Amino acid sequence: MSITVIHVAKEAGVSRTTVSNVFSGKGKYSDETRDAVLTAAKKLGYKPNLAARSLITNQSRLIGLILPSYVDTNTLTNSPFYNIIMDSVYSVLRDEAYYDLIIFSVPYKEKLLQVSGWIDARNVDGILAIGEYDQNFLKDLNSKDIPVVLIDNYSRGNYANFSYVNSDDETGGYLGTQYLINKGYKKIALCGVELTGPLMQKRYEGYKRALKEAGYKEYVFDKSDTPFEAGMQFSDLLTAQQIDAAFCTEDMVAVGVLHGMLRKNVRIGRDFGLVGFDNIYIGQQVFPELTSIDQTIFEKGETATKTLLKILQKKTSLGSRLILPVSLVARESA
Amino acid sequence: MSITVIHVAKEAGVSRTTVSNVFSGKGKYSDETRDAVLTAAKKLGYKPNLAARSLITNQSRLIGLILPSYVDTNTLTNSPFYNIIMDSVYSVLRDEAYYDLIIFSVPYKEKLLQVSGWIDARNVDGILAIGEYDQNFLKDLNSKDIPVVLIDNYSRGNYANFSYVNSDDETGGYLGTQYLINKGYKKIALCGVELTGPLMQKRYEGYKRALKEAGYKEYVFDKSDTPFEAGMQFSDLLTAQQIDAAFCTEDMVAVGVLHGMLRKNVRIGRDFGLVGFDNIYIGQQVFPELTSIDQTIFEKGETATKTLLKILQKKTSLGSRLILPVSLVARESA
DNA sequence: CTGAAAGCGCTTACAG
DNA sequence: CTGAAAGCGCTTACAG
Repeated sequence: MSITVIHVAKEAGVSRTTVSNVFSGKGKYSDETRDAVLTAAKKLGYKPNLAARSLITNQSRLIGLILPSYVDTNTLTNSPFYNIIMDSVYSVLRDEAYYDLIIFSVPYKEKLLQVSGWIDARNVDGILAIGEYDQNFLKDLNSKDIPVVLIDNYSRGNYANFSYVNSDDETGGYLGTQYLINKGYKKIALCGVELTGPLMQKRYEGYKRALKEAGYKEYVFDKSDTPFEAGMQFSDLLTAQQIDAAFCTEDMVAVGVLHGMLRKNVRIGRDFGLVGFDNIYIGQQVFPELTSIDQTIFEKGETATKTLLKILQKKTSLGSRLILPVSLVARESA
Repeated sequence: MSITVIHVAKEAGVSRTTVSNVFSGKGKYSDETRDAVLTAAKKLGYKPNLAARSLITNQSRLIGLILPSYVDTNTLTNSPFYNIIMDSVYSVLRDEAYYDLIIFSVPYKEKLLQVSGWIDARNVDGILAIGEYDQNFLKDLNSKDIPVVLIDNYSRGNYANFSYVNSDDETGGYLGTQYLINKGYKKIALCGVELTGPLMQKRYEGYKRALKEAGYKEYVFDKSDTPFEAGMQFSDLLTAQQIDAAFCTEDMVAVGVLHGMLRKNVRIGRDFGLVGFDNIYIGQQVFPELTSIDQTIFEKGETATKTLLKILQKKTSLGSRLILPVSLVARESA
C-alpha cells in the first residue's frame, strides 16, 4: 500500500488533478495550493511513481547509454575512456534535468538484438551510443523513433534520428606526427589496435598527411590485442626495426610501448619519441609523462548529452554533426 | 499507438490472459498456445511494457548502484576500483536474470536525500552500495524495505535489510607489511588518503600488527588529496625522512609514490620497497611493476550482485556478512 | 486453458 | 482552480 495522489489530495484538501499539476508543473494553481500540496506530500512521504507516470505520458525519463565491448566483458576496466564519458554524461543528467541513466553494454555482436529489445521494453527516451556498430543495429536504432546521439561514430547513411559528436581525429593524427617530425625524429611509426576501424583510419590519415609533407616513410604497426599488451609487443618490433619514434593512436598503446621501452633501457623522450592520443590521466601517472593529443573526452560526453537533452526538450532538431577540436599536450615522452 | 497484449491476443487467437501468462511464464498453457503467442508477438514486434508490468507487480526489475564521490564529480575517472565493480555487477545481471542497472552517484553529502528520493521514484527492487555513508542515509536506505548489499562498508548498527561483502583488509595490511619486513626493509611507512575511514583503519591495523611483531617503529603518512597526488607528495616526505619502504593503502597512492621516487632516481625494488593494495591493472602497466595486495575486486562485485539476486529470488535471507580473502602478488617494486 | 473484470498510480481533457 | 471520468498496458484472481 503506497502513498498515492489520492492520499495527498485528501490531506491537502484538493483534487488529485491539482496534486498531479503541482508535481508535473503543468496547469494552473495558486501559491497557497502548491504549498498545501507540497506540505501534505512531505508529511506523507509521497513520491510520484515514475512507472505510472511513464505509462500515460509515454516518457520514461530514462536515457540509455550503449557501450561497445567486443573484445571482452571488462569494458570499463580496460578503457578509461568510457569512464570519463560516463562521468560527464552523469554530470549533465544530474544538473540539467531529471533523467536517470541506464546502461546497455554490448559484449558480443550476437547480443545486439537483445539490447534492442531492452531499449524497447524500458521505453527509453533517448540514446547515447559510443563507437561503431554494424549497419543492421543502427538501422534498428533509427527505426525506434527516439533521438540517438552517437559519439565517435563515423557511419554514413541516412539516419534521420541520429546526431553525431566526434573529435577532429585526422588533425589529431597530423599534430601528433608533425610534433615528432619537428622534434627531429626520422623513422616515425604509427602504432595502434585494429586500425581498420573508421576512427583509427582518421588518425592514420593525419599521420600519413604529416609524413607526406615531410617526405618521410610510413611504418605501420597494427595488432588485435588489448591496447597495453599490443603496445608492449610493438616495443620489440620498434627496436628491432630501429624506429626512433612512435605515434600511438591511443594512450594505452603508448603506455604499453613506454613500458616495453623502459624495460629495454631506452631513454624515452631522447633516444625514442613517443606521442599518444586521448590524454587520459594515466599519461601523467607514468614516468616519464606522456605527450599526447588531447581530445577533451569529458567535454565530448557533456556535449553529446546536452545535445540529446536539447532534442528531447525540442529546443533543437536532430541531425547535427559536431566535430570537437583537439590539441597537443607536450610532456616528457617526446 | 503501441502494440499491446490485446493485439497479440487477437493475432494469436487467444485471450490476453494467456498472452500475459506466456510472457511472464506463469499459469498453464499448452506448447501450441505458447508457440502461437510467440509467433504472433514476433510478427507484430510486441515487447511487454515494463512500466505497466511494474505498476501491477510492484517490481521494477531495476537494481540501483550507489557510488560515493565526495571528492569531486569524476568518480569513475579517478577510481579504477569502481569500474571493475561496475563491470562485475553488469556481467552478473546480464547472465543471471533480467535486471537493468541504474546508477545513482552521490557527489555531495547534501545530495543523499535526493538519491533517496530517486530510489523511491524508480521503485528500485534492490540496492548495491559501495563504501561508507552517514548513518542517516543508511537508516533511510534500511527503511525502504528492499534488500541492500553493501560493499566495503564497515558500519555497525541494526540494519535488518542489509547484507555485507568485504575483503579481509586487516590481513591485507598485515601481509603487505610483513612482506616488506621479510625483504629486509627497516623503516616502513604506511601511506594513504583519509586513513580515518573504517576501511583504511583495518589496513592500518594490519600494518600495525606486522610492525609490532617485528618490533619496528610506525611511520604514518596521511593526506586528503587525490590518491595519485598524495602519493607524489609522500615521496618527498619519505626521502626527507629516509624511509626505506612504503606500504600504501591503495594502488593509486603507490603509483604516485613510484612516480615521485623515479623522478628522484630512487631505485624502486632495491633502495626503496613499495607495496600497494587493490591489485588494479595500472600496477602492471607502470615500470617497475607494482607488488600489491590482491583484493579480487571483480569477484567482490560478482559476489555482492549474486547475493542480492538470491535475496530477490528469496533463495536466501538478508543479513549475511561475507569476507573475501586477500593475497599478495609479488612483482618488481618490492 | 479462457474471458470478462478490476485495478496498479498516474495524467489528461473537459465541463463547471 | 476543481472533480468526475477515462485510460495508459499490464497482471491477477475468478468463474467457467
